[in-house]
Amino acid sequence: MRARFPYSANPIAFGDEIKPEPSQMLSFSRCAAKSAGSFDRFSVMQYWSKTYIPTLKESPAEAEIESHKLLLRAGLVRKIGGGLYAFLPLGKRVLEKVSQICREEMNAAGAIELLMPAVLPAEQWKAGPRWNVVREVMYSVGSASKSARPTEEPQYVLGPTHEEIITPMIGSEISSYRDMGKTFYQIQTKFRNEIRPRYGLMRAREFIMKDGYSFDEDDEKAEATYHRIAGAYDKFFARCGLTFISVEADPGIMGGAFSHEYMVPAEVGDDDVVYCEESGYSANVEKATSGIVPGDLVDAEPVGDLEKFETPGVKTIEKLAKDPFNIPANEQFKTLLFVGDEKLFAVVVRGCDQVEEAKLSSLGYQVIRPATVDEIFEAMGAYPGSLGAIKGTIKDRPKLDGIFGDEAIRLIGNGVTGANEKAMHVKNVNVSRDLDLDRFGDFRKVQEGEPCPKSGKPLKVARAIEVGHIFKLGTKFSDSDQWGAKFHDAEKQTRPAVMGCYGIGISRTIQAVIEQSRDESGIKWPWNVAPYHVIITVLDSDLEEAASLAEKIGSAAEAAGADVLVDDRSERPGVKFKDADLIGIPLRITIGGRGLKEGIVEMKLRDQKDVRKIAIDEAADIVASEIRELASS
RNA sequence: CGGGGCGUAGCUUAGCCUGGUAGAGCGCCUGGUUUGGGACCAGGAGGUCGAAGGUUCGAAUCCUUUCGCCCCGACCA
Repeated sequence: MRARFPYSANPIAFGDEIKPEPSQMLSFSRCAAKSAGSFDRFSVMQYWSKTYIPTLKESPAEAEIESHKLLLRAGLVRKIGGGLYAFLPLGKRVLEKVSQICREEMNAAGAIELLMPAVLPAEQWKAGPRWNVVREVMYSVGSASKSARPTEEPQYVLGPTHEEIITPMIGSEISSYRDMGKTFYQIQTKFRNEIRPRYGLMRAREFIMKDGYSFDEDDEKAEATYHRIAGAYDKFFARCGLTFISVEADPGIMGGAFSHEYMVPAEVGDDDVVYCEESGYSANVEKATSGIVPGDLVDAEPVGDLEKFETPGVKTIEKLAKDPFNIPANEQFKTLLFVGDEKLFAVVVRGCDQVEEAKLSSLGYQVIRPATVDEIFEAMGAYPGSLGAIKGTIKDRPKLDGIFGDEAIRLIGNGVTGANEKAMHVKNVNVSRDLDLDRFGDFRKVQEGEPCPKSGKPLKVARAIEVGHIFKLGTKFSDSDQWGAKFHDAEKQTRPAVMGCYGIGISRTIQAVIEQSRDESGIKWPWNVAPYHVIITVLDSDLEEAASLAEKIGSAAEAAGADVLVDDRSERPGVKFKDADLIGIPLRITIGGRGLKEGIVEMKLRDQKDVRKIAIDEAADIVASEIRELASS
């Protein structure tokens, strides 16, 4: 006769008694009893035929990178629109697991969970310090009230993050130093109108984020909090099975004293990280420095008078480096113009260097963009390709808010730059004598192979996915009379709270795990975030013996702390094996008629090739002990 | 926002240049044969060819507009 699984889609034969499923009842009560304070179980045994795991043999054309393809093929997510995804049951389970690990580590670090709305009053953002910067990534929401006119400024926005919300809220709650030293966090959907959503969950318009905010009395305590949260992050990403590094980062529009990013090395990452294995130095390329400019560098003496020469048709560093001029790029000055908060300014770097735009924020401008060709001509009297920062040659020097030289141009000493005249360049340009610089700074992008600022050994560069970012904010948000977060200290003084903020891209972390943990056949979930730990593949699903054995082993696996999926479909073996590999369940138990005759079932790790045959009598025990081992390793 | 590409069945796509009743594989449904790594046979359902307008006797195909999606770039002078 046909076997019937507790949850299988097989029809219940006429006359079958319908009663509560004993396994479910048992599991439920056991789960409830066990779950207090510990997270090692997720739910009761699930049957493939009863849940929904729509695997795909081919990947949809929209997916470009492997992790994105696998998200779709393994039936974890489906696309709803550009940068918008639905989590299907299997994906939701991973999401919950990652979220739960995050909760546990945040809680262990003393943080406390709350939940703020996703729809936020625009007023509150306008009052904050970065409305102009952030508004372009924010989605506006119209008011429901009839008087609202859609043409006006947005009344509500969808939260891209919550500093502007939590700071005044906590500020109005907290007034004593006795209430300081709190870290709040939430796990919530965030909305950012990304210029270009990309790669599935990697850069989406709507995504799940854990964001945390700390309020401390002083710098010292704030830094202690920062380090405590950093420790929680280390544990979190390690528990997710990720290989990651934390790097010094550019705080960007968040501002603040310093920040660290948590990076997962991957070819498809958005960021470049610079690191040195010798010294342990690591930084985002936006922030990284190198040791190419010696500390004791003495400014060069002039080698001769300025001398103009004709360079017809030469508009690039490369052309000037070739015949007939043969001026190496590292002896040329490159002059670039930007607009910062509507004011023009210039940056001079070596011809062989690139400006790292993120570093320009140290100049104090909030919004920076490259200048247009017209803006450049108005100020310089010349077009790109002929620009130079030599004193007296700039058409409208007052138009420039400043000219800033990268430190590395001091290595040139005397070099070549544009004459601010068409087809003319100037040589014997001495840095201190001739260039019209307001000051020096670090504006260049570090390149692979340059000496590490700590060890002097060659730096390495790797692509990486940013999965977390922590900031020591200082008082940027709290020190505001209208809506800051201030408190009375023990000396009755009013002081702003010293804040930190801490983000983890939960949904992005999921994709980073897939990107890092996969092979040709599919995903290889690390144990802690696997949607199910064990898949029991029942090959001959109409054998009563196979069905009951699956239930027995499954129950033992659950008792050992595993989440169990039973593949009870009446598919051919090949289909089931391929699907099990694709969805990446760490431990597979195979029960088939052939094995039953021999008196064995098979146990296989997703990660390994070999198959272990185990006697049916011992199967439940052996599977249980294997699970305990996997869970603890 | 600029550039490029693509929209044909749930998925992958052919057909478009050269206009003439819309095809295949996978998936799905029915029946049968199968059954340890994405089976086979037979039958079947499923498409207003992204949308709108135009040219034409006739448009998936040509023209215009528009929407959506994907990729590259967003600055190196």
